[in-house]
Amino acid sequence: MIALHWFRRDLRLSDNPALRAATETAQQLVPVFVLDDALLEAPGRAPARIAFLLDSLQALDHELAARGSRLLVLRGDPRQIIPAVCQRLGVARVSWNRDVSPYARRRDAHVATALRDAGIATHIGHEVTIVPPEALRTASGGPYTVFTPYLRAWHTWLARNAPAALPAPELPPLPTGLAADGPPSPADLGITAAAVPIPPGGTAAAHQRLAAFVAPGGALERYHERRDIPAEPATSQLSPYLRFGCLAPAAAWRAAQVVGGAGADRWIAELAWRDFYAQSLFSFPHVLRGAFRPIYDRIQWDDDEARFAAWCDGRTGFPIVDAAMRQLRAEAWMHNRCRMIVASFLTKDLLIDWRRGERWFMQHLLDGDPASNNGGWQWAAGTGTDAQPYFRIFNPTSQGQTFDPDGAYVRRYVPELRRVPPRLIHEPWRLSPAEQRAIGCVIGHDYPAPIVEHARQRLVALERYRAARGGAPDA
DNA sequence: TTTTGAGTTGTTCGA
DNA sequence: GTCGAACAACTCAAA
Repeated sequence: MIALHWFRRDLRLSDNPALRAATETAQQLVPVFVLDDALLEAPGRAPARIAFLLDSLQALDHELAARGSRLLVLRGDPRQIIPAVCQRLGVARVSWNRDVSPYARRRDAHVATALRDAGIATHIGHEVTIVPPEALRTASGGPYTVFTPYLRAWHTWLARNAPAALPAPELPPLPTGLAADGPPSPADLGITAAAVPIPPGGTAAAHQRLAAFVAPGGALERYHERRDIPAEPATSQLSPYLRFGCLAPAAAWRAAQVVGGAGADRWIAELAWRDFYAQSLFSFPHVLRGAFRPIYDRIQWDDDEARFAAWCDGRTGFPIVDAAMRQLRAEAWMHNRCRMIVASFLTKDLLIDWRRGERWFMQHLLDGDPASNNGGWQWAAGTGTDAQPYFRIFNPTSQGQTFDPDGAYVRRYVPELRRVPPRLIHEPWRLSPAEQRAIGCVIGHDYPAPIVEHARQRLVALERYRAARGGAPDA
């Protein structure tokens, strides 16, 4: 019997029950990845993320080769390719781990139907999240839309269903005569060598990072205290690995669980946020098109192009915002605290539709994931599940002063501000003209003046949100 | 069915 | 500088 495992967001051999199921009772196994043209050419694609994916495929191919197999990398539309490959090779059973995005679900339903019509069995796992997306229901039977009760239910479910570690299975060989060349390079796909240095893909790099993170003296210990300070290496840096499944989220959960303590508890809650947003997208697919609460689709945005360009380029005149946007361009990654700050700034200070920021993030983030990215943007815009009260608007100056008190983060990414003294690093426009000249940072010349007045924009934003809800304007 | 308690990450104002 | 209240009344989850 020939089995086929379709790798997508589970680029690993261990902690992969669907892969293990594929290997059982099969004499031959075809490990496949399909480079989907629709995703490679999507408007929300990020060259750095594709390069990371290709590197992870390369690593997976090496792991398979070490076990006498190879990864068959195909290109095109999976809806045609998967059934066609199965027919050609005489595959009897296909396995994969399901995904939650509307695109993935339509694609998979199409493939499943085609396989069933061809008399081919399927085995579908759910290893993209820790807790499956429909496993937790409120007392009234619906999906959770508030995080805290979701988290309680999540912990309860895991206490009864803790996923055990699963080593890599013995791999049956490829069907005789099947040649696999391994994955293409970025250049093969027409992606110019990334200007951005990206971390190595694959499971070995993922497990190295995880081990360093949870080790005694590692960042997990003080994660709860330092995770919000963007200048510090206080986070796990595992998000791209979780994005493509080089690391099983359940394995991350187990590793932190073993350590315990306040840092581990906090980080585990972040893993639960990842599941929460996956189940939100699964249950409410309309959030990719508009607000979770449709009433907020009525917000009147300014969508000023010059302001949007200034935000993208990191020249808004607000140091913490500009540092963060430049970090995104330089590293294809941004600290979580800063993601909230720039999202609040785009929506509440620049009054630009959150979907434009959401897309910009997807075009640049190594870890860009539709569910988490959308959830984060809707949270910041105040339009989502678990919406923060709309009147919570981040003040970019006080956020900078609180979380980057000496300006180390700002100085790292905004070199023109390096000589600004700490007391004014987050409001350099308050330097006297003489001070500006003395340090070679003249506002409006060497560094932009603030493109908006925060206090004023805050009031405008409050009014726009009030109007969307149908409330009466202030007298 | 009704009621009650609570909601990741905030800001501003005035004492 | 620190602290608590107000923001403005909303929605969800569970008893």
